[in-house]
Formats: sequence, structure tokens, C-alpha cells
Amino acid sequence: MRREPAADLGQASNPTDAEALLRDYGCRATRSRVAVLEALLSHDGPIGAAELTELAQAREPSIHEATVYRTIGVLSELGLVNHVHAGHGPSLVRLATNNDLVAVCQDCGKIADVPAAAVAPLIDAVKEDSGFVLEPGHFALEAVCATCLKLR
Amino acid sequence: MRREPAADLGQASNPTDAEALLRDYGCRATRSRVAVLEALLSHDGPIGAAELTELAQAREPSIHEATVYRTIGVLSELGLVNHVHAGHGPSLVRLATNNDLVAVCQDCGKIADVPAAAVAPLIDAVKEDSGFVLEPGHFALEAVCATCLKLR
DNA sequence: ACAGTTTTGCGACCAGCTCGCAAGTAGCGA
DNA sequence: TCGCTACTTGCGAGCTGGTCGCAAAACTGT
Repeated sequence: MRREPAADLGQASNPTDAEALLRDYGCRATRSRVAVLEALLSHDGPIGAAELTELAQAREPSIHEATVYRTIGVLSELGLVNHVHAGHGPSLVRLATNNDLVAVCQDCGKIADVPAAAVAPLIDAVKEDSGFVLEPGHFALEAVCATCLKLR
Repeated sequence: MRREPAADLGQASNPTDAEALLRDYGCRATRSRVAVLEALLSHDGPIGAAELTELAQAREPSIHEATVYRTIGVLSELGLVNHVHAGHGPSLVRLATNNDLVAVCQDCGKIADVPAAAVAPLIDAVKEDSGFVLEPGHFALEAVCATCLKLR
């Protein structure tokens, strides 16, 4: 399913790039998909499906929630996007431009990026120990941010 | 809310211990709670709420799903139990006797224990980096087990 | 512009979990 | 041992996040 990207995912943020990107990855560039991808490209960091739907609807009002979920699915199969499970809340979506982890504050929902390098030792330890290979892009680290920690 | 435990949580697995444990922690030892805690004590490792409900119902048939969830809530407030969020599936419950992490295979659901020590460097790195304090008992590490890896 | 296929919008549906309320029960004091 | 009171429970309804099937619409290659 995955093809080689011809465009630079990291830079693409103007309207036409989303369309080109979809085509480069060999999938149909429909209005809905372009709207979702544009929304994603124009947003910084991980985003919930609900918020992403709102952003996409700002560009293409008729777009349906189910379509957004399906689009996330195809983008994810293409390797353009990761979906990150964040505790009991809704899961997050983000561009697959890096393989950093995400830490989520349990109290306020604030998000921090955790460099992939910090997780490497854990990945090795787990593989050694149990043979399990971690998928670090797919889960969030539940945490408490400094601000919320003081309020506890 | 949390009190000092008078009994040894690690060993308690006969019927009367669950009741004593509840009282030691200063909460009412109702039939339902005793059944849930017994089920938990007699089970090895993390368990889903649905399965826990079945086990509890084997001891106390009239027990209701909602009660199990509420009981998990109180045991968790008492510090007897952790609830672990595992990807998109149902969350898991386990005795708070250790602070190891749980790794879950995304393909078959198999569970592996990850010693707390393996996560310590990551905890430090995240705290240093972003000020976030991880809550390692509350999230599962999504992974693929050795067997499923071969089948991919 | 057309045909063939993919994708969409829509509403119904599902799982996991929570809530409000009336009835039931545990635990305390007498 | 008996009552009283407050805490718990069972029950069903309800909520959230996410998925599905289907007919209609849209996209792409020719």
C-alpha cells in the first residue's frame, strides 16, 4: 500500500500541496481528503479527531465525521499519519514526519513531545526481556505536567 | 483517602482476606466488593473489566457490571488497584503490588510485564526535557509480540 | 464526455463506560 | 439484638468515541 513520497511532507502547507501529496502517494485526491490533509498540515502537533473534523469542515463544510475517520485510516495506511492512543480520552492524529512520542497531561490535556532517542533504551530493554517490539508512535505516555503537578 | 494497609496485599488470596483487606483500608466490606477483590486477588496479572465481572459473578451472581466499575474506582482510590489504558481496547485492572509497566501485543492481545527499572531512564529524560512526570502504571506500551511479528 | 471504480454522506449501530434513582445493606450505637 | 443512618447496589437509560452498510456522488483514465 505504501509508496515513496515525492513531496516533502514537512514543508507542505499550502492548499495545492495536500492534493499533490495524495496523488504522489497514489490515492484519489477527493475534496474531503484534501480538506482533511490540509487541516492536518496546517495544524501544529497532534490533534483529536473531533477538532480535526471541525478544521476540515471549515474548508469543506459538507464533510462528515465518518469520512474524517475513514480518511485518517487511509492516510495512516499510506504512512502519512500516525494515530496515537491517549489514555481514556479520544485518540490523537499527527503527521508521521517524526517518530517522537507524545506525553499527555492527565489533568489538563497538555501535550509534550518526547524525542524518540529517549525511548530507544526502553525499546531495547523490552525486546531483550520479552521479545515484544514496541510501537512507540502508537501510544501516548500518560503524565502530569509541571503546572498541574503543583495544583495537586 | 488512602490508608496504611495492615495486610500483605501480595499474599492475600483466600476468601476472608479480601474482606479483611477492605476493612483495613477503611471501606465497607460489601458482598460485591469482596467478590470483586477476591476475583482480582485470585487472578494473575492484568485483567479486563468484562472478564473481571465474569469472575466476580462466579462468586456473587447478582453483581452488576456498573458495580464492578464503581468498585474498581474505589479500589483505585484506595491505592489497591491500578487501571491501565491499553490502546483502543478496553482498559485493564491489576493489583497495585508492583509498578511495572504492561506491554500489550496489538495483534493477539498477549501481555508482557516490563520491569519498572527499564522505564526509569525514560521517566528521568521526560522530566528533564519537558517537566512532565510520567505515570507509568497508567498506560500500556503498545507492541507486537515475537510470534505475531513473524506472521506479519 | 463516459464508464468503471472508489469514495462520500447519512443514519443506524456498537463497545465501553457512567449516571440517577429507588431499594437494599453494612456498620454504629443503644 | 434491634434500629437508624449513610453508604452501596441493581437497574436501565444515556453518553462518547468510533464503525458499518448502503445508495448516491465524485474521481480518474480513456
